[in-house]
Amino acid sequence: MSSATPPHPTVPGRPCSVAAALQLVGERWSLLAIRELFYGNHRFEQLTRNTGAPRDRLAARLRALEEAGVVERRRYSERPERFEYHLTEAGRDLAPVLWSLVKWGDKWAVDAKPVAFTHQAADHPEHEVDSVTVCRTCGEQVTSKEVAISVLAPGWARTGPVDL
Amino acid sequence: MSSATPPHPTVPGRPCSVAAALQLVGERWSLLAIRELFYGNHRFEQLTRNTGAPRDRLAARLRALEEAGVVERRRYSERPERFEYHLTEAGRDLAPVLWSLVKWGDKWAVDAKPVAFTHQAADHPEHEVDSVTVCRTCGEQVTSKEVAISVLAPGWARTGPVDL
DNA sequence: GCCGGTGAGTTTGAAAACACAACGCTCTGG
DNA sequence: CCAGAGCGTTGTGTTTTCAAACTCACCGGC
Repeated sequence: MSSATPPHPTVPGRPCSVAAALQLVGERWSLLAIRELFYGNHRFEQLTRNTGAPRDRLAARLRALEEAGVVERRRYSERPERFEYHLTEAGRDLAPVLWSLVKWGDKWAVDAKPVAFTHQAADHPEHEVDSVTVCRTCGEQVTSKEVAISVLAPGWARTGPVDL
Repeated sequence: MSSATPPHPTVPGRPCSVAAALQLVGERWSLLAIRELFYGNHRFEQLTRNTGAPRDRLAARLRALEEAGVVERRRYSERPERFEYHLTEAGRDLAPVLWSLVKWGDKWAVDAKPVAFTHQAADHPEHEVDSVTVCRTCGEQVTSKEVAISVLAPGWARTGPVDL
């Protein structure tokens, strides 16, 4: 993977990709900054205005995200030094996380949908994006009842730590 | 929509379902507690052990999640009063968020996958779940290039606030 | 040359959130 | 009667977070 990828920090509790992911992008303001980058807003000023984050917090988050390899800083002015922020491949891979949060938020966290997304591709008619998470293999939405969990990390089971 | 749903708090910055969703489930430990509930661990002791959260933080989060209508408390013992925590419909609807975080974390935040999920349904052979977020209408994975954003909230455009 | 304005942060001091350990309370098993 | 499990709560410091002010460097008029 990219050369920027740092050693992964250990997480408290159960070894888990969710915990590891949240360690990198789960702090307050991080995902909102990433949202703005997806929207095509790359300047610090826009990020503060549109997320509402305090400037110092945003600066700290952007540095952490850069270190995590999620965001890339590009200089667009030499003097004074000015940077824009862009998503790396890892950052762009967060799209499904945002899609699912939008979907959930639309249903459970807001009264009226504040933003809509239109899918416009050459080969089919325009339509609103209605995102859904499915299993690629069988093409179906997966309900938790049909899923068996295999804990691969040693010392842990579904219910918690096991004595070795 | 459940009767428990409280009035939605306003978010800083752009009106946005992502921000609204994170307001409810974005605090530290919340999603990890929800993960454990998906795993079928419902007791306070398990939640602390498996998430690594401090007991007081976990207690605070569970109360906030209950208030947000994501988690439900069930008494399983009268004396002493003891509760288990279960997901509501809103909570179960967070599955796609967790799937996408697992997927991203597996790829970008851990060295080796700590947990695997096997899909076992009556009508087809067992296989590992490989989650992917698609558009329900056209069935395709949606890349941000093909998506147009329509900001419905008054006073806001894609690039930020507009003067009225 | 001076004046206000913009962009990108950094600094500051008070307020909130956090972590950790210890405690209390109630039952259960020996 | 004592030990222990289970579930939080409380008390005590330590970190984060916040909002506002400040810095630094340029730009564009006039």
